[in-house]
Amino acid sequence: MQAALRLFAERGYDATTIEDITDAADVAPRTFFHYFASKDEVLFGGQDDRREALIQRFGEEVEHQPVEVALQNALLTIVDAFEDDPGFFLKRAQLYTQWQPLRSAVLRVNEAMVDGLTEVLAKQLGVDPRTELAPRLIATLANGAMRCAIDTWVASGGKADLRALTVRALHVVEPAITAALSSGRPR
Amino acid sequence: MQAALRLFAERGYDATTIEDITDAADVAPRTFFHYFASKDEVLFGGQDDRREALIQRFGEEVEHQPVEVALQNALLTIVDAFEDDPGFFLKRAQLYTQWQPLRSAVLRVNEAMVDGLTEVLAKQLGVDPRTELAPRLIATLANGAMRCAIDTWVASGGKADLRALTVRALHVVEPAITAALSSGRPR
DNA sequence: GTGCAAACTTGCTGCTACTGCAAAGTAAGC
DNA sequence: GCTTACTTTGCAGTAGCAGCAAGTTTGCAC
Repeated sequence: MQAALRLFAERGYDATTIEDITDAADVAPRTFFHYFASKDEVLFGGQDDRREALIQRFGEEVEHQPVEVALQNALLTIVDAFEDDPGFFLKRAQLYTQWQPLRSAVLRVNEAMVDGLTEVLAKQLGVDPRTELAPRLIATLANGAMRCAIDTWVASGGKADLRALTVRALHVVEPAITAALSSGRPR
Repeated sequence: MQAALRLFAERGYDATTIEDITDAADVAPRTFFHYFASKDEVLFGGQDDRREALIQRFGEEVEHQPVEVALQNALLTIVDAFEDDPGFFLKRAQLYTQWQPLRSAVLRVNEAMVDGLTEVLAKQLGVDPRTELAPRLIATLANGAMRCAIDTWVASGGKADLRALTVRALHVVEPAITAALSSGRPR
């Protein structure tokens, strides 16, 4: 991941071959594909596991707390993780604004997040997520708010207060979530 | 596009080569890439032009109408287009729930839509979309609402009333848009 | 220290997506 | 009938990615 990030930044995504990356990381090209399903996922290693853990925790928390609160906690957990290594996330973000395959990867990761949240919310509300709007709508809104906050933070070059932005965005979205909750909860 | 849709449905995305498609469409393989940038975009031909036209019209309408109204009109235009050939859109949707490359293509198309809306909204609100949350947030919310409606329609096998679903979803989201508008408009 | 099993790493072979370049065909206008 | 612009095509090459099978390392029991 480090090698890929560096090389992409140095010479661009297209100009970097798998072999370049594996040479830099001192492994064989074939090994690459045991850890990353494709070239465009190299910057997102381990995401799946972390997301699953997060979703699971969200599933537990939402049983004891109002939906909005549990949701905010979950999303802030993600955002807070950015502070561990802002440089990495910033550089990655700059890369995926430039090269579409990387952008696609982010979008996929994000969608998986929404799917996870949707499932938990549906279970909690006791409705079928395929026929009812509410769960997916709530998940989409909350996740969208977070993404907007992140985008703005990235645009600021990491100078803005990501956590504050996220809280603000979620605050804006909250009335809609409330509306969805009351419309979606079966009587 | 037709050949691709049929073949993907018959034997799957991976199992269909470009050559299969071009054979079925009676053109040379090389010709394929003059019309579609990649295999995964074959089902989305012409999207770019249509989207640009829509965004432009939205830009004009939003000057004479409340944002929410113009936004709803724009999104309903998209959704209404589905009624021209529901079979095509349904089949395509089923395909992209099954194969990730196609799913990625949808996500990209969708994101381009959000970007377009964001730009127009930022201009209308007179703010910088890179430093202010509001424009992107509003675009994301409205677009998200539409997507949820579409997803639900697809899950119903096209039986549900797509337009009604979209209106409902947008209605749920409206309070958040209003909130964003009042928080985002500079004094 | 030895031996076994599981996990990790690698090489090889092959298919296919995709690109650049340049030629061939084709339709439109004069 | 000729020029011009556009579309279609062929060819040759690069690189992503998968399956298979062999080699290597690691963890653990004895």
